[in-house]
Amino acid sequence: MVAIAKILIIDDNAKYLADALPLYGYEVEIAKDGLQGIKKLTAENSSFDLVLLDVMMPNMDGWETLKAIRQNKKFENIPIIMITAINEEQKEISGLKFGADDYVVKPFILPNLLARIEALLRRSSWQKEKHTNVDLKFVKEGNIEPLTSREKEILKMVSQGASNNDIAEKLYVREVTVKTHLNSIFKKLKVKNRTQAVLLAMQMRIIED
Amino acid sequence: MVAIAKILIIDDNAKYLADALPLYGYEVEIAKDGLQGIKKLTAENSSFDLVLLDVMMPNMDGWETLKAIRQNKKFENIPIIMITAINEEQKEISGLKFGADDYVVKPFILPNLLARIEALLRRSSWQKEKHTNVDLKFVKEGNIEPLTSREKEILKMVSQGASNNDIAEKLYVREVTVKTHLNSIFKKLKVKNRTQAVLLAMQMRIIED
DNA sequence: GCGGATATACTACTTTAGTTGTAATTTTAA
DNA sequence: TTAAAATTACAACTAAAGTAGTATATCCGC
Repeated sequence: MVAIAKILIIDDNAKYLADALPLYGYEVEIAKDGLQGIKKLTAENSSFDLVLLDVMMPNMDGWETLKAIRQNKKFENIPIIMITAINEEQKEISGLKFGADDYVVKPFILPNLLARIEALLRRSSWQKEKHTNVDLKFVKEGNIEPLTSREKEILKMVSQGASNNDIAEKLYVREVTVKTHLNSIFKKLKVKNRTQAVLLAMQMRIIED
Repeated sequence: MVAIAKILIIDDNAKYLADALPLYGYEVEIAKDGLQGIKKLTAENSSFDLVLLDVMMPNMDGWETLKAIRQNKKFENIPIIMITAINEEQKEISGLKFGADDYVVKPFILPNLLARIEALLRRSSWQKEKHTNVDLKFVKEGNIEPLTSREKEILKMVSQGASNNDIAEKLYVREVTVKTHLNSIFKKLKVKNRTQAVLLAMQMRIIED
């Protein structure tokens, strides 16, 4: 829908992304570590619209790279999405304060990442003004419509491997009702099916316990 | 299949388990913290076959409770399964060395937990001899048949939200082949469907990245 | 080179899941 | 006390997933 955007992926194992993103109309370039990433970003003829930055990398890790990029006046406003592993994000994610615009947790759901990319590109095309740090709260909920309590309840059961029928029985409602709820959930989370919803739910910690 | 076993659940939020286990023929009793758990376990007329012990609990946490149970000569051999949250298990799980027989990660897959319970009950019914600490490696792979590399590859893709068709295209095989593989995977992991497989995979860290 | 495991593939199903659109009750908040 | 959410529900689908049994290359180790 949007114009073709050029994305710089800084990740030592970006094969999956490099394969996937072009299918959705993005032009991608890969750097396998922070140093190479900055080199590509600052090269004469280059012009990237967004950076995908993996936290775990050899030589120069994601946080250092992020700092280095933001220190360059020319790139203080470029949208950056951090990619973190499921275990490290807890404390480290506070690093968002240092200039990332959003983050996704690995293994991530492609439609979710795509939605985030598009949201950031859209945002940065209106507001060409100065980069403002988003606060954590916003990012956590970011781009995701809030679920109602019933929806959370159902998503939680799905996340325990329950079938629609299982859920219907336990909640004393009809299976069609469960399906209706699930459809709303899928739409809100921008995912295609229950597997993706579960993965996203775990990543976003929508389901606690 | 096995005789009716009595299980003590020590968990401050055991509603789900308390609802689910009786459906599979287990008799359950609940203690909402470690102190109460030990009281129930050591009560005159009680006789439990297995203990499910949550790590996160008020008053006396799971590890303390585990130690306390094992210190009692009468219970040094009772099968204990620890229930840990996905974030804490990394370092803490070394606590297995102090006497737990197995562990599951929350949110867990019921069929997986059931398989572990049954395996432990089976084991403890043959070998009435002294409790021997299992080593971590065994527990990690424990009760799960190893997946072939192709199976792991497919499971990983499923864990990124891919459909059977997506997988078939990327691996240049037919969708039926993917289904065949998935069926083997489900049987090996003792799960019913892809959602449960993904959850189990994440918990067991079968898929890395 | 033989046997076993692995990977592929098929038929012919059955069963779940997911979609679209519509709509009646409750709740809840302004 | 209304207007807006939220929850429940249905029909009538289509699509995807999962099952069961069988079968053929191929690779790998001994």
